[in-house]
Amino acid sequence: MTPVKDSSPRPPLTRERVFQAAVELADRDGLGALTMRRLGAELGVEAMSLYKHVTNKEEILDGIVEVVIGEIETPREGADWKEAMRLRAMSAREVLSRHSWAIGRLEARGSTGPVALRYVDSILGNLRSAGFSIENAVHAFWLLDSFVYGQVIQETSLPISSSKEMTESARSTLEQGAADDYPHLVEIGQHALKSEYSVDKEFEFGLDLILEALDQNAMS
Amino acid sequence: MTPVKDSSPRPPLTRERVFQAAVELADRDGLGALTMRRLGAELGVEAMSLYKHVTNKEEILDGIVEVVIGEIETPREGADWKEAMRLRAMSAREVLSRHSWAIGRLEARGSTGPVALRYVDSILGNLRSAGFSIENAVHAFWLLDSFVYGQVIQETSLPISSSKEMTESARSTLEQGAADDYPHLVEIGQHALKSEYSVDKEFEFGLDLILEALDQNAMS
DNA sequence: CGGCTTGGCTTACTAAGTAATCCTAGGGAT
DNA sequence: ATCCCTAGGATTACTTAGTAAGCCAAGCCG
Repeated sequence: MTPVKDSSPRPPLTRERVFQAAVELADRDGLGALTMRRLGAELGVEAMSLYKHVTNKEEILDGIVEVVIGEIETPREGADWKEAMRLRAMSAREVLSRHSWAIGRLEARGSTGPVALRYVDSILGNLRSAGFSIENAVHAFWLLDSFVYGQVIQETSLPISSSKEMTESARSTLEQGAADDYPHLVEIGQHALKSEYSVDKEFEFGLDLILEALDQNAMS
Repeated sequence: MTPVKDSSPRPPLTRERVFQAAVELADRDGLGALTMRRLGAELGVEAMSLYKHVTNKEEILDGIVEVVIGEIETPREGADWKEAMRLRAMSAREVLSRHSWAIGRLEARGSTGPVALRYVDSILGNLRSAGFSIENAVHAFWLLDSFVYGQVIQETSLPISSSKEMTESARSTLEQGAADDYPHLVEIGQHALKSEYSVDKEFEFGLDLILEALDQNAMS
C-alpha cells in the first residue's frame, strides 16, 4: 500500500507559526514554560529544528511581543480622536492583560519591529489629522501609552482584581499581625469590602481624566 | 604563629547583604547576569551557601524589587499633596530608571513585601490627610503610579533617550528602506532633529497634566 | 569537655540554550 | 529519467544555571 501521509502532513513550520505557538504556550503555561524543547514539542518538532526559522530564543521573545502588539485595535484614520484613543487604550489594556507576560517583555526587546512601528505610526496619524501639533501628538501618545502600560503592570502585580477576591488575600496580607503598621491600607481594605471595587474603575477614571485634560490642554 | 584572620574577616553574610549585592550585580551587568554562582562569587562565597539565607532565586528577585522600592522617596505626612506627589513621582522614575531591570519584575513578584506596603500606605496617608476621599486617594495613587511605571517602560524600551542619539538610531530604523510606510514617524524624527527632544519633556508634560487634572477633579 | 547548631562547602542531578553535524526527500537543471 | 543540491528536520553533546543532599568546621552551651 502506498504509505498515505499519516494523519496530519504537518504544515511546513514557518517563522510565524513558531511565534504563534510560542504565544499560545506562554498564555497557557506562562513565560517560564516557554522553552525551546517544549515549544518544539508543541509543534511536533525537535527543539533544534526551531533554529532553522529563528536565530535564537531572544528572537522568539521579541517576536511574540510583536504578535501581541499586532492584536491591538488601531483606529481608522478619520475617527474622532478622543473616541479613537479611548478604544485603542481599552484594546491595548485588554490585549496586554490577556497576554499578561507581554508587559514584562516590552522593555526588554532588542529592536522595535515593523508591527510596533506601524502601531505607533497609526496612532500618531490619527492625532495629527485631528489637529494635534507634532509635539502635542507625541505628548498625547506617550502619556496614554504610559498610562495603559502602567495600569497593566499594576493590575498584574496585584494579587487580586476585584473586591470579591480581595477578602481572602487582603486578610492574609494585612491582618497578618502587622495591620497597625499600614493604617491607610487597612482603611482601603475595609472600604473595598463594602463598596464594589475593581481595577476596571481605576482604568476608567484615569482614562477619562487624561482624555479630558488632553482635550483642554493639547488641542491648540 | 597564630593564624591571623587573613585580610577581611568577611562579615557574616545576611539576607540583606545578599539582596544588596544582587542589586549591585543586576545594576552593573544586567538581570541576566544575576546567577546564583556569580552572586556567590560577588560575596566571596559558593553558590549553595546563599541558600542558607534565601529559599530560592525567586526570593532574591522579589527581594531586590523591595530594595528598589525602598529607595523611592516617600513624602512626609504634612506636605502639600501636589508637591509631595510630584516629588515622589520624580523619585520613583529616577530610582526605576537607575535600576532599569526592576520595572520588568514589578508584575512578576509573588508577594508584596513590607517595604512595598509601607510605600503605598505612606502615599495614601498623604493624600487622605490632604483631604482626598478614600476613593479619590486610590484613584490618584493608582493613576500616578500607572503613569510613572509606563513612563519608565517606554523610556527603557526606547533605543534612545534624547534627540542627540536619535540621529543614528532613528536613521538605522527608519531610513532603512521602508521609511514611506511610517510617514508620521518620519515626521516626528525630522522634527526631533531640529528641536530639543527628550523623554524628560514627556514626563514633565504628563505629570503636570495629571496633577492639574487631579486638582480639579478629585479634591471634592 | 562533648554534642549541637550555624553557616559555609562539595558533589551531583536536571533542565535549558544552542553549536556541530548528519540525514533525507523533493525539485530543478541537464 | 537522473543527479545533485538544498531546505528543513533529527541527533548528539557541550555549557550554564538552579538546587537537592549531605559533609564539615567552629563556636557555644550545658
